Amino acid sequence: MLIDERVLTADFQPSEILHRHDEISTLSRTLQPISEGEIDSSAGAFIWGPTGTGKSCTTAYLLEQLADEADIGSATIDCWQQNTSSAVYHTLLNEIAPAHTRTRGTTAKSVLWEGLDDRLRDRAQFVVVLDEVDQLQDDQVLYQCYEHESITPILIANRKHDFFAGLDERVTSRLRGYSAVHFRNYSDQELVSILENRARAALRPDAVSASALASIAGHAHGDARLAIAILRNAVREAGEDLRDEHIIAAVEEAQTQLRQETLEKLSEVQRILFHKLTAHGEQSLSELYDRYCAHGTVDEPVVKRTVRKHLAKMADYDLVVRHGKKRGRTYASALEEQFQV
DNA sequence: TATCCACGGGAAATACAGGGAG
DNA sequence: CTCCCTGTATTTCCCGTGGATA
Repeated sequence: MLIDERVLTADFQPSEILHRHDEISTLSRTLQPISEGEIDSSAGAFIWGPTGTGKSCTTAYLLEQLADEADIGSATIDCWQQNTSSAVYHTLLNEIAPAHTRTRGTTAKSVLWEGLDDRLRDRAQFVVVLDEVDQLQDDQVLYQCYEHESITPILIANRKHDFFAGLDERVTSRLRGYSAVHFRNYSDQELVSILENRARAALRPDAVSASALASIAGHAHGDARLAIAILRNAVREAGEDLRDEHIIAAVEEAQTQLRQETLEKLSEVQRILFHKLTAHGEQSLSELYDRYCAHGTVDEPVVKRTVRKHLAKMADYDLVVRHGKKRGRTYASALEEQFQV
């Protein structure tokens, strides 16, 4: 019953965006001036909302439209991977001038920025999307982007408050001028229609019943990425006749897949720590540290302070939850809680 | 109250990567 | 190719702070 599996993957870009009408019109209004060639150095957008609510997808859709009607260039950078200013500069340079090669000396941030500045000076406008911007380790690149009159920044984060808390006053005051767009979770009804759309493109007609889609939507808790992953797994599992048990199995599988994706981004030490937290549940730092040191593949354990730094970072990534402060603090895996619903 | 010890900021040290010279 | 230089990223070290416990 499967015709085109590609449609059921995370990086498939649908030709229309459902249930984001208000968000799209707000963002279009923000981008309107630059598409008409105006220079508005205060223009920019801040987008926030949980995973699977269409933030990246909608942004990509808008940029495509913009490129069509006004020949405006853009670059989208995943700050989870490029989480330092210089990494962002390098990626940007590569986007703007694909021939860019690293030469001696250009690793310095200031020189990188000058290079970018040169390339942008003659262009009309350029949109820079910083996805997962809350993962950036320093905010230098934020300054530079909004100071630059040719750059219109679009910042995407999961939570508004946490992101703003990490910035200093100079940045936040500038961001207040941006249009802030909140992407909320989809309702079950909305998820169903999104799934219908994908199913129509990916599957034989009537391959999946309306009640099956409703059931999948119910398991996805407003997360379209999860919903689509469940549908993909269920269809693959089922062969010709999709029944409830296939959906149940697909939910498990989809959750595991998404978790696996997250874990692959972790370093060796972080993976071991995470493993000890899932295997032994909530525990104190000293318990966790002892287990980490005793782990088979660890012959030269890192120092306790380093473990604490890793745990802090993993808490930022929502992989670890910390209860309590100071001495009584305990650590636990966040994904278990999240997925055990 | 005294002691213990985890927290987290920050400086110093170390590990790592890319490019150029030979 | 190897070695060296430069700048970045990560780890270790140091330490002031303060909550928990006896």
